[in-house]
Amino acid sequence: MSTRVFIVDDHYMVIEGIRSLLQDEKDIEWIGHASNAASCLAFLQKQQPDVILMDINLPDKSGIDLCREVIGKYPSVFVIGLSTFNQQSFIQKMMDNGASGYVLKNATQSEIMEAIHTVMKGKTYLSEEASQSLRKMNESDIPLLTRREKEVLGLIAEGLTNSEIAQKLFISVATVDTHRKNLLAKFQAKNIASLIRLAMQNQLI
Amino acid sequence: MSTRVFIVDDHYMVIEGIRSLLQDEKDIEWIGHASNAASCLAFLQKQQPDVILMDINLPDKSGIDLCREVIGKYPSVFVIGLSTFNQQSFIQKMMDNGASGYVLKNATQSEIMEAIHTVMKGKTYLSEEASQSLRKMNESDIPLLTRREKEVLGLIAEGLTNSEIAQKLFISVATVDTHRKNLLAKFQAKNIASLIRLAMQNQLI
DNA sequence: TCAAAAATCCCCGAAAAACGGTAGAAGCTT
DNA sequence: AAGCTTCTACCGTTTTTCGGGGATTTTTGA
Repeated sequence: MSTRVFIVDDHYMVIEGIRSLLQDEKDIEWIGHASNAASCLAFLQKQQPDVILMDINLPDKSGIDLCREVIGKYPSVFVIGLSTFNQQSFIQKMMDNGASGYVLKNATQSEIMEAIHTVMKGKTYLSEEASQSLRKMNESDIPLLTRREKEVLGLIAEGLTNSEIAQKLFISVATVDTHRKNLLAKFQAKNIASLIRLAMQNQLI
Repeated sequence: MSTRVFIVDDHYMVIEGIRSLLQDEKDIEWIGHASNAASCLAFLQKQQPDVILMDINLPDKSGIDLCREVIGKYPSVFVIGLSTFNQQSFIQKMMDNGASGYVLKNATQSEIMEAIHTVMKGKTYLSEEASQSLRKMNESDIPLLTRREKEVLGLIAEGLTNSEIAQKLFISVATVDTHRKNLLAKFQAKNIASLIRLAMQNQLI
């Protein structure tokens, strides 16, 4: 029995590229594509594929959210994340939300086929680069911030000084300074510049 | 006579997608593709296409630089920029460096064909979204940074202080400070925190 | 070749951040 | 009630940044 594949990607060229790569595979049945989250969900109401290749960057909704929604509604569907970005946090979030695999857009035909076959067996497929990235990540985990720390972090990123933040939050400058120190410690950052960079790389801002 | 087309893109799926889109066009001759700047230049030494579809994000060199280089060596070649990003500065730089057109990766087959035909007539083709973006650009401009400024910005983002950067680059602390001030001014940032945020939001780090 | 742009260097003082502590109060969990 | 986390607050010292300047050399582009 052939595997029914569906694709969600907002780039026409990528859809066309995958279609072209898969069209000669006799155990793959291309059942359709969508260029945004809404039309993907509409399609799924009528029929469900075995595997969805899903871009992380969609115009109306992040692929990460769409992934959770689709798997919640149709638990038998396997989702493979698709992205040009090789960023830890994206991969991690995608997998956290139930994706079965992750491939980059520079994948070759055989990589895509391997990914589809692997997830159809119920296993997880991560492309070489993606899994390297994921491994690196666990070592330096994303810090868990408290509500207040996130708030302060956001205001720092906007360029406010300690005293401005203190005024805005109706707390003492000393308190803001403490939060700042804790943020630096949690991120193991030497100063605000690297703190902001790390926080943004981990999508915390 | 048919138009000879060459493609440079590091994503296999995109190459495959364009190939698939163009294969039925009888006035288009696909003469090859490259996945990085080096092999593109190597190819061009042997033969030159009429049109190059060129990705902005290449592994070894920015498409912007490659564009200038290619047009410098082979002035008769028309370059069409290709990108997922709809960002003003990229489009602007690409056109500044001699590109004849710019299309986004979500372009349809007819858009690509129109782009190729337009630039072959010696005219400029900008995809709808790209030209809108170019118009909007003046409002929220991305600062143009010099080589040294980019270098300093990167080191600041890594958490180095002025004196550390000075040591690393074998220049005076005062010079680093000047670069830092110029960066703040160009981004209209109040301090380093907002500078880093803005720079990262604009993909400059 | 000549002007513009970029890169280099310096001074000053005020402001802010970084370092390294300590510590009480509130709130939640067990 | 004990223990934990979070939020709050303070102090003194050192380092770094920020905001004004001004100025020279090197590189680049037209």
